Amino acid sequence: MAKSVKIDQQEASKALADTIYVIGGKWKLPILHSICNGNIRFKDIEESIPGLSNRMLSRNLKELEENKLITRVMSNETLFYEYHFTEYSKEYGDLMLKMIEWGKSHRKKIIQST
Amino acid sequence: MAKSVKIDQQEASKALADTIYVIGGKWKLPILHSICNGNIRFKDIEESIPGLSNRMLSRNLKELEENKLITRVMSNETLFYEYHFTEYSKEYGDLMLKMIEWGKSHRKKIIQST
DNA sequence: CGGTATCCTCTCTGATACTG
DNA sequence: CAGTATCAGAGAGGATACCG
Repeated sequence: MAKSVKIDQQEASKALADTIYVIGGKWKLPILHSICNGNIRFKDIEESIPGLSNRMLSRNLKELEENKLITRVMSNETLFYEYHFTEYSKEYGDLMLKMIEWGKSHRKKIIQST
Repeated sequence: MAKSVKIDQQEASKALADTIYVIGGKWKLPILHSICNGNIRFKDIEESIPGLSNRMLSRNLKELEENKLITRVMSNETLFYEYHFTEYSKEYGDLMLKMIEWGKSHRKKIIQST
């Protein structure tokens, strides 16, 4: 019994490490949010996130695509590359919204106490 | 109108960058979860997370304390240092649970497709 | 028990420039 | 427009040893 609790704990540790591996880093969450917000083109995403360079955007988009959180397709209509959420990643929209709230309130919390 | 949407977007970007700054890195989420799971002593936390060295644990605990996500107190009863969640961080327990689920299901998703 | 100190490596990130 | 190439700096993370 105590042992299975310990194993559960270690499983959760690994799952959390995976999670942070996939959405970690300075830009992945902002990029996902930008796409979620309607920006589907490279240039648009880049301009929607202050401080983000095209190099980091390129790299992070590639990693997000490898993890199947977004897709990259050439649009037949516009003839531009478009980035979109996958069905898979849409499930986690609310998780992201909570992180946004968390970041906002946390900033206030830390600022007011220093 | 379009402008305020853009500003909202940039605000969210910053909030998400803050969030990932505070809970980012390989070990912060596993550490928080371990404490949440009843481990309150340095040694216990260390042993509950495979691969975590005492050096990284020490550093990350300090940072989490600075961000007011945990407290570190000497217990009068046991005479050991104890780490606890703050009222503040308890609000985000469900956020962490979702990340655990996410990590678990994501691992399955990626493994099956390769 | 609960950490620090030191050293080392490797990845992330940024700045600048260039390309199909 | 949508990136890639190159170089350089900072810091996260790991290994090992030591301390009050």
